[in-house]
Amino acid sequence: MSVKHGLLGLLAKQPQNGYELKNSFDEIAGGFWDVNFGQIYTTIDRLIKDGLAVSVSEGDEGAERRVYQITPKGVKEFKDWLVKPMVKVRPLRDEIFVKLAFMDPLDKEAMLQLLAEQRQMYLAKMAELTRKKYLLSRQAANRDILMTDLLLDAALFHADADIKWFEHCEAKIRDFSENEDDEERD
Amino acid sequence: MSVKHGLLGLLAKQPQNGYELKNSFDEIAGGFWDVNFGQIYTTIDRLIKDGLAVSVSEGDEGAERRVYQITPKGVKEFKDWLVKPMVKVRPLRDEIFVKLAFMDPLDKEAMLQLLAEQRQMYLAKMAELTRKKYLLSRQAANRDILMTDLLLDAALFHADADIKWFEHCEAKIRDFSENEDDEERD
DNA sequence: TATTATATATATACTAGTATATACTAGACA
DNA sequence: TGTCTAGTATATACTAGTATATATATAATA
Repeated sequence: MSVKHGLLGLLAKQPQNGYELKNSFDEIAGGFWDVNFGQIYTTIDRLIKDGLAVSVSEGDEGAERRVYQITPKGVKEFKDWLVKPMVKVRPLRDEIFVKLAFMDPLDKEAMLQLLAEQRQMYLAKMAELTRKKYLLSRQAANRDILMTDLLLDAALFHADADIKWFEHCEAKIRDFSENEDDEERD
Repeated sequence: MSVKHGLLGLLAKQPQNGYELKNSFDEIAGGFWDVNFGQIYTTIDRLIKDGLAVSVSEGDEGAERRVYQITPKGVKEFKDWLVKPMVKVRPLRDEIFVKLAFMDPLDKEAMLQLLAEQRQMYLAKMAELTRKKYLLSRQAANRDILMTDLLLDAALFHADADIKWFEHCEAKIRDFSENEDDEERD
């Protein structure tokens, strides 16, 4: 989504290699927005192609590594992006929607079981996030921690919304199957 | 995410061309999960490559179109997928996280303004979803409508969680800036 | 009938994200 | 000293999703 600008922002602070960029990103995102190494390198390649960053080789051949630096054009791009208003809401896409949509020829019990499993998974996720939040609360307050804490809250708010939705679905599906037992027999 | 299996599910009902697949998908997703035509065709290409679907040409040359059919292998793949448990929670990624994370050297007012704008956008989204839900409620109940209604609810639950999070962020940022006016002057 | 708008239908080039392979380095410890 | 494990670092092939261009068919309307 904006890994590109995240990397630009990190490079604006200091030149880094791909591995360091991955770790820096993870640190900010609190470990729950997984950027994958492959994505780091392909994104950097695009930054370089677009003249927003340059790479400098370092070390002997054989064991060489590349350090990336932001260019003036990259700094401008980043600053412009920071103040540019966002126009899209985050799309909501989940495998479970497609599964539920196609499951109806199958029995209701399968749907309810799917929802229950999913609910369990999200409950576990919430527990994990809560634990992370607790660990964070034991550190001294500063801006980086405030941000990570807010990101954890975002994940918690959403996990909670998901769980409520799963319960809501279970109730609606039960309701619906009580009222339509005759018309749906194919 | 699972456009692939969505298309397989649609083809399992009846052979269709790319354009029809796009419309069928939109109908199920209630218009808020946008699949783009490009994605339909690239996904179908992969289905064909993997032997899950085949294409049959139809019409005269010049004005020919392709109709896609699911193969027995495709049917098996779809059925297996339907009952396969899901192991991942939906990742939560949003540009606004990255913006907020990098904004802190800038003034608080910019952050608050960003959050307020975002909140307005999501409120508008909720209004739109509510209207869709209302229109849907005037149609006769059946399973397809139940499903679309549930998908709209999912979008509403999430938009609500987002808005609450924006407000939560605004409050925390205000709080924080009151308590740290001396240490943060770079 | 000609013009315009809209729906139908496909394609291509791109960005974003996932999965996995590879190779080297540094420390653990038998 | 050898080897085993974890960490460091990069690369590649793939799936997923976005943006946009193109062309034809059909309906609307001047």
